[in-house]
Amino acid sequence: MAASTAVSEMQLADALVRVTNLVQHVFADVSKRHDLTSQQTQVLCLLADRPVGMTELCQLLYLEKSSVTGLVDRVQRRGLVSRCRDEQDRRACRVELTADGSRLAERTHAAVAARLDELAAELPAPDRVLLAGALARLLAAAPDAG
Amino acid sequence: MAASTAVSEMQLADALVRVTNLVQHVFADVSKRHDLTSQQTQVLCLLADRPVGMTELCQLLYLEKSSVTGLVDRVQRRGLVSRCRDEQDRRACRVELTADGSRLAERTHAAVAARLDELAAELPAPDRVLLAGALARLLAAAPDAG
DNA sequence: TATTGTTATACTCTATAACTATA
DNA sequence: TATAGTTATAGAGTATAACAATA
Repeated sequence: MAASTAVSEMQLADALVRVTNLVQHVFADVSKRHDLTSQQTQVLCLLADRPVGMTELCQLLYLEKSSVTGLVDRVQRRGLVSRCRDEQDRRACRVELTADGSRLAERTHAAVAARLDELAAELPAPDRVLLAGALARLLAAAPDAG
Repeated sequence: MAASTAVSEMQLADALVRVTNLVQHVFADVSKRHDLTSQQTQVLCLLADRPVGMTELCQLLYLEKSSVTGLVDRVQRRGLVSRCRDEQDRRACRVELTADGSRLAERTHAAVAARLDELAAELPAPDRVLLAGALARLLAAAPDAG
């Protein structure tokens, strides 16, 4: 209850940072339970929608080319993604999930969502709606947020 | 505007994950501009309040002892923190900011807060109040969130 | 015996610079 | 020449296991 009072006096920026730490740890825990690193889970979840080229992957992850090469190498070595040569531009390649990778992407995404929903369930329903709405507007206002 | 519509249809869990990515990148950018890694900035900011022992630092960072030893080694090597033997329990030590470390901690914290406030400024004031309140209640509900 | 912290080791993550191959 | 991606190298971050010193 003392904690609750302290939290309620926080500035928005500090609250955002603390929520970020919370979500990061949820993400890390779920990843670990699925024998993945947070970065690997993020790659799998990014590829869940559709195959993505290395350059676009760099932009989505805010990483240098060589960092993404290594990241994709490691998940590929584990049989979770495959590289396909792009027939239109033969310099490029598309990275896509394998069946195993797709299964893991779904499971980890569901586990993260479940844990966050569990935490959010502590809030009254109207608060959840307000929170989701405000976050959505914040994301819409931020450049390059998705 | 299409992005805004898409964002507004998101689930709360997905919105939380996306805001987390946004804040992480803000944190990483600010760290880089101050020639620090995100982890080093986090250590400095944790120590801003008061000196902390290694074991407590492990709990705050959700890391193993040896990981924290290395992290503290690197910021100590840069003259940003110092280790002091605890006189009550001579196995333990307190890690505390140096004058340089304290200055950097203040600057990075201010820079992160400024950037997040700048993003939040895109929201109408009532939204900001609602968001801060809802995040505070979410943090209060989460175990070990602070 | 239990706890605090470090050391040894191995792997992942990341960036910079140099490179290959295609456009 | 410019772009897509890889390789080489180096340093930071992390975990596990074994260890030292103190409680």
